[in-house]
Amino acid sequence: MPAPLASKDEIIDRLFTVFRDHGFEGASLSDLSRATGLGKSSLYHHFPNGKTQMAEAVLERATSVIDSDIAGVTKLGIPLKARLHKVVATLEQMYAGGRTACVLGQLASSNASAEVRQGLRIAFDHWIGAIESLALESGMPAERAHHFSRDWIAWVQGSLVMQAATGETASFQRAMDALVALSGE
Amino acid sequence: MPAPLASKDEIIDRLFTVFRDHGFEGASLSDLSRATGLGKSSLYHHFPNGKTQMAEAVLERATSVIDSDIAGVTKLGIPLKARLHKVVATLEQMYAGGRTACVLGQLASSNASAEVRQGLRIAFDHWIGAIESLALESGMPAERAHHFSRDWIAWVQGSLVMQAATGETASFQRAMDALVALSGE
DNA sequence: GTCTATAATAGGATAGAC
DNA sequence: GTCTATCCTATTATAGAC
Repeated sequence: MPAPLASKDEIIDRLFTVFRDHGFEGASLSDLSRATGLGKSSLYHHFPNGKTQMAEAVLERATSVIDSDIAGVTKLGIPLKARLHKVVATLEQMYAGGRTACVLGQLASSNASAEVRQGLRIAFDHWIGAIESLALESGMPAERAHHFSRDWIAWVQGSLVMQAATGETASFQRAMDALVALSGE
Repeated sequence: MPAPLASKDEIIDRLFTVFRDHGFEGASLSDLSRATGLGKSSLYHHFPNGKTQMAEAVLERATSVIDSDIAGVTKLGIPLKARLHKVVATLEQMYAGGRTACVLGQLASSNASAEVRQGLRIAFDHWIGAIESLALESGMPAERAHHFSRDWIAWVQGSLVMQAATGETASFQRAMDALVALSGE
């Protein structure tokens, strides 16, 4: 029984955790209603298209978090190493040290609507772009940076999947170390 | 409407594809019934505990495939390089060149029963063990082989997640190349 | 071992009052 | 903008005939 909420952003933040923890099919309207403290009808007032639209809103929020907390950090006027540490700190918190699923991975693993798939693409593209630009700045050749960004994010995603199965967070931690290592061992 | 089937293994193989493509929550009894060509009651005859037991059976099957087609290859009396190519060929087919989800990843992303989680652990452990022994044989120090096996499987899992979102199979392909590269660039 | 029929429940979604 | 009440469908699961 959560505390009452005020803004739409707060509603979306609560929906976020439900989709992250249960996936699209696993998130029932009852779950979403309970997490937000809103009745089903109230949810439909905010999201007339139902669950699909809620998932879209969650993905838009995820993209904006990526833009501010990851891509945004990329452009700060501080040394590369400091920015890498900031990004890792954000991810460590976002994924609770590797113990929490990623809402992008959860929604990617579902057979959701075309709108949701489009939102997923955009979110991943923004994330990839941010990592790629960090890799380029570290002096990596363009083609390697292209590969690194995608392979590294795959590593992160997979480490979260494996954590869900095995309970191990070590691979997630090594992925974080590998990003920091971009600043030159 | 699939052709009629004979053995229990065939039933499980069809259940396999449904859980792989839709996940645990996304796989309804109607889906499972349609895929097997069996009525719901017939499914309950084979799996009295319902969906959970079906998922367990699928995971046992996945583990046995890992044992024969991956771990088994590890012990063949052919050069390391040939074995690595065989393992990659198996994975390429298993995941349709990176275009198909992994049933382990799909079930890991669900909030399934303790039995399912146990089956997942076992399946991943067998897979990790096989890759780790290949890495050791390639001359990798023990600690690095320990890390490599887990990180590489995370990479594979994550590449499949990202493929579902972006349609890109390149990261999966690079992961396959990285395994072959164990035989020495 | 498979089927038809049916129960019981949960799911997504809507109507209309406040 | 939120609620109660309701609808319809899908879902899991079972009973019992063949």
